[in-house]
Amino acid sequence: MGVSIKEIARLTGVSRGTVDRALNDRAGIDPAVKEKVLKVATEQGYRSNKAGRILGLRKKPLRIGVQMPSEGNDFFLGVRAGLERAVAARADFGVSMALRTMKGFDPTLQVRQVRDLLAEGIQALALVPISHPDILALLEELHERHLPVLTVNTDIVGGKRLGYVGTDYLSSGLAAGGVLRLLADGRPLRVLVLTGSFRMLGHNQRVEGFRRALESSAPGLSILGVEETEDDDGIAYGKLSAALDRTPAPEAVYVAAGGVAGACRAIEEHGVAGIGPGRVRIIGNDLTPAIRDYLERGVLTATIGQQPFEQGYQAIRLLFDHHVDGTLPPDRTLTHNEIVIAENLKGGTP
Amino acid sequence: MGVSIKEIARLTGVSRGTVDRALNDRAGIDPAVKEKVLKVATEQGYRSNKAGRILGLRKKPLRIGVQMPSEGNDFFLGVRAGLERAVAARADFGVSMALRTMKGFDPTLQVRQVRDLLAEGIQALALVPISHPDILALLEELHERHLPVLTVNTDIVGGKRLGYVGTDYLSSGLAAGGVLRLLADGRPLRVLVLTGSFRMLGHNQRVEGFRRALESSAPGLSILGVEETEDDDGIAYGKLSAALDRTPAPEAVYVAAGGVAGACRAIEEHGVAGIGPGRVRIIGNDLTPAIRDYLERGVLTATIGQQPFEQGYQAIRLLFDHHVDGTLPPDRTLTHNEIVIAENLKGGTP
DNA sequence: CTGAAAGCGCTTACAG
DNA sequence: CTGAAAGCGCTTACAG
Repeated sequence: MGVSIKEIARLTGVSRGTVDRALNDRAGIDPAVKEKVLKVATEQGYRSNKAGRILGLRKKPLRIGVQMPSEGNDFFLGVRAGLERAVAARADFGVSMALRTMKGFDPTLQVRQVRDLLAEGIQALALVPISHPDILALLEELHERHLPVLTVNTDIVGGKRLGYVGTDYLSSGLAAGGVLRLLADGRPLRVLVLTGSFRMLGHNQRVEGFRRALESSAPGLSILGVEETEDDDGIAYGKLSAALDRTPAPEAVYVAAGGVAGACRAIEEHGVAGIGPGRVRIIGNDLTPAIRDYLERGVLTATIGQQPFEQGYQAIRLLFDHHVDGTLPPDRTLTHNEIVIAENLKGGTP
Repeated sequence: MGVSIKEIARLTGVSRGTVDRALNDRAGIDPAVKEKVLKVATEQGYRSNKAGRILGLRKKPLRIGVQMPSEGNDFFLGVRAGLERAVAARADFGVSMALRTMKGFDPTLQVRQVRDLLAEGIQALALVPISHPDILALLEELHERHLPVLTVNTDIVGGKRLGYVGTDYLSSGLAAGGVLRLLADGRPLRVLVLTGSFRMLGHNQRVEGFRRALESSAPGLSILGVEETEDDDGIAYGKLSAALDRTPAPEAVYVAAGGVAGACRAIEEHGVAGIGPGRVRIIGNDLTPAIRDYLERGVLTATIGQQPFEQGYQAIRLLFDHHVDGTLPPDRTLTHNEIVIAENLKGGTP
C-alpha cells in the first residue's frame, strides 16, 4: 500500500512524533517544520492508515451518545437495532454507545438528556432533534465545542450538524401516491389523507409529495381532505370512522404519519377492509409489529418503509469514520422509500 | 474491554507466541500446554481483538477473487459497484480484489478463470456459479484446499460453499404476484408469464412464487401461459408481440427473468403501454438503465429489485470477517425484494 | 515444542 | 518545539 508515517519521518528527517503533530494539526510544532512535513506527505501521497489509527486510538475509545424521543414509538425499535448492530461490529475498535430515550417531544427534557450524555464524556452524538429554538441553541453550543453531531430520522432547519441520516419525506409521499396510482389502475378514486400535524415539516412534506404524485400521473385521484391525527391511533380511528360514515365516503386513505393502526381498525370495524370495489384501500408508513399484522391480514394495502435499521446503522458508521479519519459524512444520507406489501414482508435485510 | 493475549500468556505462564499457537490451531504445540491455554482463555472469556488482528495480518493482506458471468448483463454493474465499495472501505485493512468476468455461461471458461485467480494467489473467492458438474467439482476441490467460497446472486445445488449471498427467488416471484394483485384491485386479469429458461432453478422458483401469490390471494388472476425468452430481449419481444395479437390477449405480463426491455418494447409498439383498461401492465425484474427508462416513461409498471449493490457489498464483508475472525457467514444471506415503481426510483441507497 | 524479538501503522505521555 | 520510547493486540519469522 501507500507510505507510512515512518517513511515520511525518514524522508523529512524528523521523528514520527513530529510527523504526527504536523499531519494531525496538533499544537507545539514549528510552522516551518510542519510545512516541510506536509509537503513531503503530499508528494508521497500519504494517507493515514485506518487500521493503525484504530489501534493507536484504543487508549481513548469512542463513546457515542444517542438521544431520541422514541419511547412508545415502535418505529425506533428498528433504529435502535441498527445502532446496536453497528456498535457491536465496531466494539473491537473501541466503539460504545450511551443511549437516552424519552416519551414525547419536550425540548427541555431533550436538552437535559443530551447534557447528561455530555457529562458522561461522549465524543459524538446522534440525535433525533425536536424542532425548537432550545435545540438549535444546543446544536450551536455543541458545534463550538467541536462535538460532531448527526441528526437522525428528522432533520432540523438551520441546525448546525455534521450531517443528516434519514428519510426523504417528499419522496416518501411520492411513493405512497405511486402505489395508489397503481391501485386505481386508471379509475377515479376519492382519497382521504390523514397527517400527523400541520406543524411538522416532515408530515407536510409527505403530503406534498403525495399531492405531486397524484397531480403528475394520476389526475383521476382526488383528495377529499387532509386531517390531523396528532400521531394518535385513537384520533385516527375517530376521524376516519366519521369520514367513512359521511357521503361521499373515501375509497382510499393515505396515512402520512402516526395513526396507521387506528385507521386500519376503523376500516376493519366498518367492514370495508381489503381491496376491490366497495373496499377502502389504505396506504400507511413504517413497519411496526402492529402494522405488519394489518398487512398480513389484508387490512392495510401497503406501507412505505423508511429503513429504520439502516438509519441507525449508518449513523454509527458515519460518526465512527469521522472519528478515525476525519471523513466528513454527506450532508444528507437518505434511506430508500420501500414499498412493502403482504407479499414482500418476509426476507431480506431488516 | 476484554483480556488480551498478553494477559492470557501471563496467567498461563507461557509466551504470547504459544498462546497464539493454541488459540489459532497452529502446528507445533504440546497438546497439554494447548489445553491449559485454552482453559484459561475460556475462563477469561477471551475473544480475539479484530483491530489487533487486522494490523498483525497486514504482512499477508487478503486478496479476494471474484468471478462472474456478467458481461453484457447490466444487473451485475450494481453487484460490481457493491464489491468495489466494500473493498475500498477495507483497503486500509489490506483487502484487495481480483475480478474476472465473462460473457455467457460456459462452465469450462468459468473453471479456467477461477484457476487464473488461484494462480494469482487469491485467498477467498466470490463466485456466481454456473449450474454444472464441472463447477461442483471445482467447489469440491476448493473446499479441500480450504479456500473459502461464497456464492453470489445464484446458488448451486449441492455445491460446497461457505455461504450464499443473493436473492430469494421464490419471494421475488411472490412480490411480483403481490403487485399484480394490487393492480387488479379485485378484478380478473389474464396474465402471461415470460421466464428465462425452464432449466434455470431460479427462474422456475420465481414463477412458482408468482403462482403461489395468485393462488393464495388473487384467484381472479389467471395465467394464460408461461413462455421462455432465453433471457433474450429479441425473443421476449417476438413472443410477447405474438401473444398480444392472439385472442384472448394478455392484460398483464410478468417477466420473471431476462427480456424485460424486449417485452416493454413489444407493449409500446402495440400501443398498449400504461395502466388502466385496454392497457397491458407489466412487471419486470431488476433495475438496469434500460429498465429504469421504461419505468420512468410509464411503460413498465413495476420491477422487483434484488439489491445488487448489497449483494456485492455483503459478499466482501462476509469474506473479510471470515478471514479475520473465522466468523462463519450465514448459510444464506438474502437481499430484500424491492418493489420499484416510477415514484420511488430516486433516492435511497443503491 | 517454546520463547524472545520485531513488526504492522499509528498515538501518547515523557524527557529534554 | 522535538525526539526517543512505549504501547495498542495481534502475527510472524528466528533461535534454541
